Amino acid sequence: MKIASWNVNSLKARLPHVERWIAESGADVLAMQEIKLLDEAFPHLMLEPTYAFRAVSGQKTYNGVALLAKRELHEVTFGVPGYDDPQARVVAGTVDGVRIVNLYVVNGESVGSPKYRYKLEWMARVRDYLAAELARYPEMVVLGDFNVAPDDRDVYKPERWREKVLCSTPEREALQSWLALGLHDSFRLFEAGPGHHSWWDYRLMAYERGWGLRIDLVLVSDALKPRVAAAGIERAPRTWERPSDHTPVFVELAPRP
DNA sequence: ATGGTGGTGCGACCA
Repeated sequence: MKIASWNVNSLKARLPHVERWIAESGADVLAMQEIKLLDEAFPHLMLEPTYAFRAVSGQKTYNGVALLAKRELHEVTFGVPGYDDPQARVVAGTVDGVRIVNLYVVNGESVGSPKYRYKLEWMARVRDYLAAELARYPEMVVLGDFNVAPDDRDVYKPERWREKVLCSTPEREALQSWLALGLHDSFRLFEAGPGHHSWWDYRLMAYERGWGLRIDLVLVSDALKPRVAAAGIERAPRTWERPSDHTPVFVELAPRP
């Protein structure tokens, strides 16, 4: 089962890319972030031929997440129970017995800003949510746009990003508190080196210059780790015309033994 | 270099 995540930066603007990529990628599950449209504007007819099962948490102009699957999505939930967050950032469902939690983590704007404080509060709430989900569903994938580069290997020029938003110590510690629940960064099960990125700023020709960060992650739980057959970043869509600033990332799970 | 580009939607916002 191939499970992918992609911050599409507007599903309306990116629909041609999404259709092209799902045909090429063969993903069984696709988690999207920043769809930036209301539920009623979701292009079900365009995506239904590939993904018969869809869970959408839309929002006008900003945020919005969706979970698409070829096989049945069970136990779909939206948001974090008990956390009244007006922003559409969380959708979860179960496919073939694997819990899949799709997150669009708060960006945070800049260290110390009100949005940064919201980010840290949000990440603390989501830690508790993930702990509760893991207790119910030991086989779990947590994926999405994390808006945190886990460590300096994930940053093209760590000095330039030192203690800046996406790389600051409190954000990294919040992410580590998630990993401490028994989650693993699937990409790092296969690749230990630097120079692997999933997001490049639109400005200053950052992609062409290799100025990227790895902030889109696929975490797998302890119980699922033995089934991880591959993990990676699919860079091609970032080279297409009028791309998202993020490119898809994925994990492949071997069949249950 | 405190800029730069892109999406939404038509003026600021958010990233």
